[in-house]
Amino acid sequence: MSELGKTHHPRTEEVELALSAFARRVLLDAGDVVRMRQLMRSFELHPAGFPVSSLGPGPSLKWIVTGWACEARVLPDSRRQIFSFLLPGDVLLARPAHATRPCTVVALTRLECIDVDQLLSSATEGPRARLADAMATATDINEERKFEHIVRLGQHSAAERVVHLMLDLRDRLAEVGLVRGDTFRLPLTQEHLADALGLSVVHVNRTLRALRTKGLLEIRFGGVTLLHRQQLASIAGRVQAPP
Amino acid sequence: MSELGKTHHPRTEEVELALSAFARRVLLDAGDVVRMRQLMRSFELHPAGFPVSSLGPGPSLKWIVTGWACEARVLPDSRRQIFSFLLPGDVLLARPAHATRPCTVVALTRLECIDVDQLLSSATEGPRARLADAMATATDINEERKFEHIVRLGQHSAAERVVHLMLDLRDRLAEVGLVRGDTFRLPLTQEHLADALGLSVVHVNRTLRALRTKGLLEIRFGGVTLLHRQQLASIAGRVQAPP
DNA sequence: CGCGATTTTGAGCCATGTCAATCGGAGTGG
DNA sequence: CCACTCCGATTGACATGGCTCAAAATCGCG
Repeated sequence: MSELGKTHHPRTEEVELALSAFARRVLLDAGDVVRMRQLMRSFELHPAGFPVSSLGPGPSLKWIVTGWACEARVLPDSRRQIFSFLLPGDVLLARPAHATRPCTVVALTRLECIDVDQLLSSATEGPRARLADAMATATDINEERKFEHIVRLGQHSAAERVVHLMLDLRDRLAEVGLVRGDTFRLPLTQEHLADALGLSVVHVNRTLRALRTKGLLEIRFGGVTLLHRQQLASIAGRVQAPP
Repeated sequence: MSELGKTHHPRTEEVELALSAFARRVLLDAGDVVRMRQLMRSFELHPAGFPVSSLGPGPSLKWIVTGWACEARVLPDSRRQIFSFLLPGDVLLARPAHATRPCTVVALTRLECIDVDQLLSSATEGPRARLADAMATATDINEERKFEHIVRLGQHSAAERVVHLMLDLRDRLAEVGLVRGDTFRLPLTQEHLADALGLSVVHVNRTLRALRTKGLLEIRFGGVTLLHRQQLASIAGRVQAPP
């Protein structure tokens, strides 16, 4: 059962980052932003390592303000497949507990999020439609990422998968202002990467070492720095060399 | 551009199979069925090998009466990833041509389908709600299959992937009465299988040969027969022997 | 300082990919 | 009916990426 709280005080800076990214995406005016900031004082807090499930009988959308989560499924033989990582600014679909059908959402870090239904119902008339729209778009993007992920798993080598994922995470974090230079927090163990990318932990490690050796990225202390974005992009297969 | 036709006469038997499967799923009464049969006289015909795109500016749902399709994306280096196979009874999301963003739907055989919007608008009040519900459910199932596919690609060996897919196809075709014994049509080349399962054509071939040699299935003439469903299921699920 | 979790490394094996050639059936033109 | 061609299926030889097992090193933390 997820521990909910309305009182914990989030790190103001991160909330402000999320808010301003949100204001940009949804085109909020100054007044809207003030009201949103008010709304964001009450949020759900989910502890790291626990499933994020909906309280009601049906599924519910949550908008992530702070923290990371993932969608995953554990197979009968205890292997685990991670379907996606969910970052601040993303929307996650929390299903009722016990509904393990498609996948389970699990908090990877302490997770602060806002119930989308509540958000919409307490928003003022003006931004409500744009908010609803943004939430729908976010959900679509989640689906689209599934396609990307299938391509990664089906067509890419280990190095390509790792790099492709890192670039994806970078771009998404950059949109919410969580990238400085090309450095960002990465609260994932190599086992998480392995489970997401369909590789063994050992091979993820070797792959990272190879990239590090080539001076393409640095990973340390739960953080990454991408060193040659251009070159990394070409490894990930995103760019075709002109023929 | 897909060739549309309202005149071609589908094979009555297959249409009746689709209709009765549909009636079962949506709980149509005899009168509904008669009206549906009327509706199904006019359908869109898409030739094999061509993209199935929506005619209007937005995406549109089509209900497949006859034939196979797939969702796929071609990568810049000409590799191809197939995301899903779509069978009679399934619903496909046709996007406007030029919208290659997430994926493209391609007809693998001659494809007869009905536009869902038209279907709903011409249905009588009684079944309309149940129809809409069935279409929404079908769409959800499509999404759920993406998760299954990710698991296949991320966690399964070549043999497991092949068997898992075959069992999936069998179950889905069985629901619309297209399986006799454990034999069904399979209008896929080994290259299609390879592109879907993230394997090389050569290795798909070898994997099939191994399964054939073990007497687990037969593939010939665009058709398959599964011989030991039980045993195949245990291969696909990596059921562990008790230690 | 000791413990559990994670990262790192090495050695060796096996699955899968690549390259290249052959084979078989279906269609096509003569 | 034959020669030709094309596409897909098949096979062999060989290279290699990624896995497994096992152990060491390192880190985070009490």
